[in-house]
Formats: sequence, structure tokens, C-alpha cells
Amino acid sequence: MSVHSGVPTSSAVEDYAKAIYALAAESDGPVSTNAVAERLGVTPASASAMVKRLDELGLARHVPYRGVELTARGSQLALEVLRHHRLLELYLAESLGVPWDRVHDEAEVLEHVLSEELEELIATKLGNPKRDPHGDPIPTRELEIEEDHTLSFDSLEPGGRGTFVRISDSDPQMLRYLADRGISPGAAFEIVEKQPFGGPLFARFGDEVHVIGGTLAARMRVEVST
Amino acid sequence: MSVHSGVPTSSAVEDYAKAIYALAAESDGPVSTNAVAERLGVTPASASAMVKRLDELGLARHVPYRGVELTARGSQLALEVLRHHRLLELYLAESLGVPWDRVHDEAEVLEHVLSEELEELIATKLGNPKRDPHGDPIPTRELEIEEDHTLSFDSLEPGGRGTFVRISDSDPQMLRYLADRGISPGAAFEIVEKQPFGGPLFARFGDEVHVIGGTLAARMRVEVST
DNA sequence: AATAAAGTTTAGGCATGCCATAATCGGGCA
DNA sequence: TGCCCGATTATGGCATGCCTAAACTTTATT
Repeated sequence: MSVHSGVPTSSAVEDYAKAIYALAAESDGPVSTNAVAERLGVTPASASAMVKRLDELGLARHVPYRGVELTARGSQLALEVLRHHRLLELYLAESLGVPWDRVHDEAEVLEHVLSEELEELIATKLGNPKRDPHGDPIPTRELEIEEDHTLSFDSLEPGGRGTFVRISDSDPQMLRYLADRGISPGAAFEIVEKQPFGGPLFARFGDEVHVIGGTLAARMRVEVST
Repeated sequence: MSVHSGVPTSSAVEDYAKAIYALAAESDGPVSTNAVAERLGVTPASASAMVKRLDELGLARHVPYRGVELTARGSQLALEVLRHHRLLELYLAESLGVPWDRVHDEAEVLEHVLSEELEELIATKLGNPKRDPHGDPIPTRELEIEEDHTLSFDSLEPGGRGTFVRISDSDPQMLRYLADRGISPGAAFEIVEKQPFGGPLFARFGDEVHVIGGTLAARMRVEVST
């Protein structure tokens, strides 16, 4: 049990704050209890109870049957944990050589336990980086985070060009799949073709044309060239 | 909740195993429930309940009114956690520059959360060290630990010579106190004088004679020169 | 508008792990 | 032998965090 902004928080509370933060970013407006439950792999009943607790702790505002929204303090907590998570991912990969697709799970555990002192030492050692190995932005010490102006890969149309920026870090298999094909954050591409009816995209990365569809295409975040 | 040797263990269980292991090493024979309670800062009632649980888990054998002893599995668990703890201490000090007297508290938390994979990477990075920064031996991957043939500093008599090996790692203030005076593990000394009635010892470390008594002298472990 | 489906919350339980109080046991001393 | 004190345990309580089942609200369909 640690304390952030005067609020006693457990791992569970931190995970809920993170989940609500992430869901709110994906589709703004209040977040449904069910969505939270699904994301965390608990039953809706459990989520409902915890959401109520976050409300009582002043971390969120919950209107029954309507959804949850984080308060300023709740967002702060989420960003604090996010900073821990992403710093740890980068650190584990760079300093300890943990494989790219394993860092997420390790960080998931350590993030709740990292002291401010260690956070600071790690950030300094890494040179206060702005992005983790998945390309996700790392909140600053002051908990400011770079705004996301990426699009999902599968929202692009033929002829579109851009740069692959990141992928949801909770999908190590996707990371490995792309890495195996030589596609990693920073890779430039051009959409060659798009199959209708939710079909895959054909995109040129360097010399090769790759076929990418399904959930993978939906989870890939890209920055379009103007 | 992790799993060691087929037994599901929580941080609490691991802490109890560690405590019993340490107490058994200090004075062999079965360990009293009360001693465990005191070491962990819980009431005897709580310790009694947990000791019973360790028994049920097959980690210890507890004979009411007689005391507790770890089983083979229990010792294994304790050594596993000890290995985590000491590797972490060394790693934090060496790779992240955490001050010598802070590493214990950080390691105390992280030891319960360290994955086998990370343990292995850290051990390799450190070159499979045999001792942590306090001079305590680190159990091997196979959980063998170097036998302790040290004596407590205050058991020595004038004329005795030896090497300061380590100090209980749960006393950062003692560590700092000694470090401030230029005394660290490996330092050779000779006992100059010993005050009677439990008084302090006068010992020469290098050129200087230091006066050391009380709990500090009792906690310092030394190796005597033959 | 009535009803069905989907989403949400409440009620009741279970396990962990801590505490305090109070009953009980065991060994030493008179 | 009997008594007392300290160690041990039993009992009941509290908080976290998860579950299932059942009740309830909202939204969609007919």
C-alpha cells in the first residue's frame, strides 16, 4: 500500500486508475463499468465495487449506470503509474536485455512497487527518455504526457504514407510478429492497396510489401505524412 | 501470489520463512513463535496463525509450545528469497547507484516480486557474485549458501585479530555509521582492549583505534585470523 | 408502449492477513 | 504440591479484493 497525492493506493486501485485512463483516452466521455471489467479481466460486479471505491477515494467520479471519469487526482495517479511502467519497460530492455516482448509483463508487476527514488535514478540513467520501446510516450516527472495524434493503421486509405509509431504494449505477440518481419517503430510505409469489407491492407515498408489486417492493423498506431 | 516448489506463497509467507530461517541460524534448535512475532513486528497471535499456515503448506513443522522449524521446502523458499534480496541489493548499489544504506529497504519490497528470469539476468550481469554489499553470502542458483563461520565482534578478546565481514543488513544506520568511519567489509583489525562488564571494545583498524560497543559490536560479524 | 436484451449494481460469500482480548498451557519456584 | 508468569491458542473483528447469483436500470426492438 503506497500513497500518492495523499491517497492510499493499492496495486488494484492503481490498475483501475490506469484502465480508466486508457479507456477514456481511446473514446472520450465517461467509461462504462463493463469496459473496465473486461479490460482488467474481472467480473462487472467486481469492477462496479472498485469503481465505487475510487469514487470514495476522490480518484474518480462515478454516476451509477452512467459510467466513470477520473478526477484530476485520479489522472495524476494513472500517469504516475504509466511513467513507472514505461520507464521500467525501457530500462529492462536497455539495461538488462529483457526481450522486447517480455518487458510489458515484468513492468506490469514492478510498476506498483517502484519507489520515487528508484524511478528518478532510472530516469536519469536513461537520460530522461520521451518514449518507451513500444514507442509509447513517457509522462514527464511533472506528469505531463505528449498528446497522441496518431491514427490506427487500418483507418488509412491507399496512397497514404506515414510512419509506424507504436502498438498497444499489451500484445507481445504482435510485437514479435512485426519485429520478425523487420517492422519496428519509426518504419516508414506507404499503403498500396486496401481490401474492402474490413479486409487487410497492403503496405510497402522499405522494399517489401506486407499484408496486414485484422486486429493487428487496428492496434498499430501510425503518424501520417502531410 | 507466486509459486515456489509447488507451494503458492504470498509476501507474508515468504517473510515468515525468511524470519524463521534467520532465527534458526542465529541459535539453532526450534524457533519460538514469539521470536518470530517480534522479528516481524506483529503480535504473537498473528505469528501463531501464520506459523500454523506454514505447517499446513508443508514449509515448516510446528509443535505447539515447542517452536517451529523449516522443512526442506521451507528452507528452499527462504533461500530463494534471500538470493533475490541479496542480488537486488548488490544490483541496486552497483548498477543504479542506490546509496549503500538504502538498498536494504528497496530490496525488501522487490525481492517478493522478482521473476526468475530477471533474477537470472541480474545474476549474470553481476557475474554471479558470491556476496552482497553488506558482505552477506548470496545463495547460488541451486540454493546452496556458504556456511557462516564468523563470530560476533564483541565475542573477541584483546589481542584477537581478524577481518570485519558483514553486519546485519537490516540496520542501515549502523552501516552508515561504520562507513563514515572508514570501516567496511574486508577491513582488518586487531582488538586492543576490552572493557569489562559488557563495555566497548577498542580495536585498531588500519592506523586508527576505534571504540565500538553496544548493539553495534554485537551485530558486527568477523572472521578471525588463526 | 410493451417487452426483450444488454448493461449495471446489490447481496451474500470466500480467502488472505492483520489486530486485540481472553482463555489456556507449561515450567519453575516456594 | 500448588501457584504464578510468560508463552500460546482461540475467538471475534476489520479491510482488501475477488467471485456468483439475483435484482435492477437503461436501451433497443417490435
